[in-house]
Amino acid sequence: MTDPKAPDSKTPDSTRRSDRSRRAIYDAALALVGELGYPRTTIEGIAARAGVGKQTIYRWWPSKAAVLLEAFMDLAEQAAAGEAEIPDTGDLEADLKLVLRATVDEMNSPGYDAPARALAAEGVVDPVLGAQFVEKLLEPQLQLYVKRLRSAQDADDVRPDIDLRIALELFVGPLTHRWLLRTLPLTHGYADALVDYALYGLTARR
Amino acid sequence: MTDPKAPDSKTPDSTRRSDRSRRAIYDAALALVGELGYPRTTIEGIAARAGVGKQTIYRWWPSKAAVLLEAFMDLAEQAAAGEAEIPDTGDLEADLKLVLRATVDEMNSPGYDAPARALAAEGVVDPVLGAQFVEKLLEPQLQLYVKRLRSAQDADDVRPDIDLRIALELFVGPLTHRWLLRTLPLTHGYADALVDYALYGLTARR
Amino acid sequence: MTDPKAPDSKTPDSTRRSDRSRRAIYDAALALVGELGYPRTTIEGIAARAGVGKQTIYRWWPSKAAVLLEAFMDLAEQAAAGEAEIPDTGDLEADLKLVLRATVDEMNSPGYDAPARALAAEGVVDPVLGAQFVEKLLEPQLQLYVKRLRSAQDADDVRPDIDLRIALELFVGPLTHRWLLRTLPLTHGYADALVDYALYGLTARR
Amino acid sequence: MTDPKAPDSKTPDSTRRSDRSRRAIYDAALALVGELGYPRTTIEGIAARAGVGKQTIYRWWPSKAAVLLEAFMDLAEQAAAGEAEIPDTGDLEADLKLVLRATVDEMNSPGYDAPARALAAEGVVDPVLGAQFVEKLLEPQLQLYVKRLRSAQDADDVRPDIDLRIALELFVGPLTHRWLLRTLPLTHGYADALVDYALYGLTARR
DNA sequence: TAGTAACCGAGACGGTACGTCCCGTCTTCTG
DNA sequence: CAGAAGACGGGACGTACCGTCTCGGTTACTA
Repeated sequence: MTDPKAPDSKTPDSTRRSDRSRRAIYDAALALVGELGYPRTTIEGIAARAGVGKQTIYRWWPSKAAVLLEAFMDLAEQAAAGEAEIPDTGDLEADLKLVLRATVDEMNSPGYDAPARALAAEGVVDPVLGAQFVEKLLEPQLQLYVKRLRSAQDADDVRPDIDLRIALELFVGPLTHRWLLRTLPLTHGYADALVDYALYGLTARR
Repeated sequence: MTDPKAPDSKTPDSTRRSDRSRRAIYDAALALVGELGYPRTTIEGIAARAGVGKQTIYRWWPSKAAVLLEAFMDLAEQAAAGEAEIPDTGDLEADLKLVLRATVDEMNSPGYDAPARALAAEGVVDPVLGAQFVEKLLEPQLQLYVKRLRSAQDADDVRPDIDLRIALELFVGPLTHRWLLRTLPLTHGYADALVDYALYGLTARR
Repeated sequence: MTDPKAPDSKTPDSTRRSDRSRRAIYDAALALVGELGYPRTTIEGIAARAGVGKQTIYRWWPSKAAVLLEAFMDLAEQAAAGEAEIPDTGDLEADLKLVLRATVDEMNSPGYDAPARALAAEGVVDPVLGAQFVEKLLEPQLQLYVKRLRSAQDADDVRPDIDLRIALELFVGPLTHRWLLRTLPLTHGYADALVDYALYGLTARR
Repeated sequence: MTDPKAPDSKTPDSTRRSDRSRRAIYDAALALVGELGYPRTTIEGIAARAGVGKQTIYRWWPSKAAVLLEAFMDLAEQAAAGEAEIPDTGDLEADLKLVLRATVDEMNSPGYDAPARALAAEGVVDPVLGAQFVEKLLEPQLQLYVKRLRSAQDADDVRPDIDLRIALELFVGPLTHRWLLRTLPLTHGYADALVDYALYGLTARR
């Protein structure tokens, strides 16, 4: 019944959006989360730091977490570029160790750690944000593992009855566990051990 | 030269603490987190629900999260009692599946999920609280796995070169991953698969 | 080198001030002081009664007393209008008795007594507020006496060597004394006696 | 009907009262009012400074103001001793100027000003305390004026129709007015002028 | 080329919760 | 049993942000 041309009175016109402000907000958000931590980062603070009115934030994002999510995605996009693949040298063990070591390094780097941790924590508690976090950031990463493992399965390096979506969690799950909960240090050795244990099993071969 | 026995002038005298208030605060905190979720639970709200002055909370706990942590520990203590063991029937696979299925059930039960999730999220972002969470709640659980795995190692069911502290994370890590990040449903089947994959490895036997 | 026009970064922009809120705060403050007395009137209470955020009060006034002072000044302004003069019929004694009796009536009226007493008491203890109270409310009143007395001096009804600023205190001082300290009742007879004694002296004429 | 020997359960046994504590409380109260001002002086602060439990204060006094009133009376008692008289040299004018100048000096001395001002302010707002203040501290002083003026009246230095209770307020009222409201400086010259004006009147003698 | 509609920086507003300070009461232990 | 000590339920403080709401000002499409 509503005139389809009439835009929803609450939807702003994104063609007129200020790109300069958007980027300034991303920068301010990431900087503040890095400096103050997520809980002490406020929307007012982001606006002030970005030299932007509060309304400009509220116009385009529903929450502080959403701002950070986008800012982080923007960051990831730039960093990603062409490397969005797990190498496939034919040696599954080596390829996995390589990528897991890289992940460990990323998790240990402050520029990544602070915002990613904040987002993950928020997603843990807020299902809507959590779903976005998974869909936009996590799942694409996980699909890379599926792809590489499928290749290994095709090459008969992984048993054919293995559910690859579960298999990848043997690598990613423990890593994330140590990262988020800080139980023990995240090292290359740990990454290697994970690959070994998961690929070859814990049991004595009989 | 300060009398080492002299307590910090700002430390309250715990021998005079009101037990009635402490319990009322635990109850109120858990109830409110269950009803409203963690972020909408406030210290003021807990105090009001518990029929307690705010200062009584601030006197004994440094933060909302700390209250919840203690409340949750108190809850766990009551629930724990004698069952704090992983069964050891000699069949490692079966024992692990049993305990992992139980863990899955726990994670799927709302009474546990809400406060545990809130605590975990808070711990992700606040290192001090995180350390307490791990030390008081998580690590004791993990040590049960170490114990059971050591028994298996002694029985030659697990290879002798395996680091058990890492091994356990092959089970617990993926479970926690799905629970916290809600990537996919947490089922008994998933728990079983985890045990199978971790024990016997992903690779084709050669 | 700082731009002298640049307002203090913490000074709010008074052109954007809400007049509706200001008046509501005046009304609430006066009403509450009347109903509960000054010490039991709280800023929180004023805000609630006025349907206003607390910050709106703190933004514009430094203290509860300052709110009441302004509210009272606003009240006085409305009440004042054209009557801000001591009559000058040529009969000093009669004119002074008239105005002093009016003052007595005012001091005995509850609507004036409660807030004025509260302000005076606060001014007694807080020099800054006291100075404002005197400057904004009291001194203008006192100057009316100076004016009337000067007219009398010109007419040779008052000795030329009399310091009029001191003279007026012979009338106003005792009145205020009885009002504030409640030593004895404030009556028209008292006002008349004050005028008689001050004008003609206590001594036996020789 | 109540056993007349049984003391009211709320009335403490004053024979067992600690004099040491009482004096310490007086000292602490006066010191704190001098240092912090009355509003920032708290019962907890007095107790801490006096090395006394809060209950010891609440047992013996109904309010902060009551403590200060007693402390001030105690102070006045010590200071008073034998000088509790207005001199009567036969020269009323000289005698009044002497005592008024002394009063001015007292009002200008910080040790007297702070607590007296605080008490007066509290009395302005709290009728019960005000009544005590007047009865215990002010009225005895005022009666000294009545006595001296009666002597003057007997000596025919003051007209016989003068109401002395009113007359004294011509001196005390303006002094108190300047002291409490800080309109203008309190000087010996002011005291002298007051005596002159009040005794001989403002009008031109005809 | 003027008009006008939207975004923009700015920040006042009604609110909620914060963490702190005291209040006056109650309880425990000491001299 | 008075007194020192201080925990308690409670209430207000003054502050920090929330999300909404004007307010000029500056673009950037429309008439």
